[in-house]
Amino acid sequence: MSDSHPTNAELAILQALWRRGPSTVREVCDEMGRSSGYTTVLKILQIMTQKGLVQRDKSDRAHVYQARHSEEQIQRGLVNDLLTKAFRGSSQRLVMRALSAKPVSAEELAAIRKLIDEMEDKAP
Amino acid sequence: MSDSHPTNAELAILQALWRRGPSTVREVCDEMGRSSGYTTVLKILQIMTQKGLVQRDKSDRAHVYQARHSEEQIQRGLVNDLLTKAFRGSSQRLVMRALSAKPVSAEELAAIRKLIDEMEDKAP
DNA sequence: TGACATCTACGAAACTCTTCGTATATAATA
DNA sequence: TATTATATACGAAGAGTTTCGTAGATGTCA
Repeated sequence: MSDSHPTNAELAILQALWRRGPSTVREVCDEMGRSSGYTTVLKILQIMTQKGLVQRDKSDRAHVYQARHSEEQIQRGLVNDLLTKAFRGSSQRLVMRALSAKPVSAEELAAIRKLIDEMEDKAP
Repeated sequence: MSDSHPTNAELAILQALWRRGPSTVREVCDEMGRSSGYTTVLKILQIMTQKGLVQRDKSDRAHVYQARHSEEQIQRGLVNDLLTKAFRGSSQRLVMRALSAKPVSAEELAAIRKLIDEMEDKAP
């Protein structure tokens, strides 16, 4: 099945790829600030290629890797997973936990409120 | 460290315990609808006892297990984890993904709005 | 009491994830 | 060209998770 989610190490690498765009192993390594050794990152990128999480360009000697899914897509998948696993599918509770888990600035609250306004307009 | 999160199987068992309250292995099994075998549930409950996720009462022959943390506590931990791992700590984005991941009813939206109102009142 | 059901305990197998050592190929340089 | 640096590929170790078979203890009932 392809509905599996990236592991922690894979997610950390994806973050680097999303920030940098297409990158070599070394570039990913640097971006990650030496949190894992070079061969470890290489190995995981190879696994991710096999899983279809990244795309590999072997033209140059240093292969260039690229995320195959957007950050938004992956985030949606992770949220959905957490939703069914721990929140009985209730988005409302997840949102409430997210808002109470960490202080949220007034600007952020306003942005969320605006999103809710739009959703209420669309589905009255 | 004790800031580790329950695994999937552990979370499924916790859900059963939260719904039923203190329960025996068999009761947890039934509640879970035969998704895992009896000895599997027993084994994981033993591991969870060792980890401190559940409390065990050995008075009766069939030991009685009880969750040691509330559903809310665990949810908060999971949300925080997801927040740092996949959302760069931005609650706003997590909320937005949660709201767009699954259709949310008007009642739920209203409840969330109310929560935002309260938070804005408290931190102006 | 004897047969049977049910419980805990234990351990091993199968699997995934993460890490790293090492071998090998290729480019750059003195 | 010979040396050095850097790349990929491969495999295996170690940890954690999940599963289940089996052994042994304890309760129930004809």
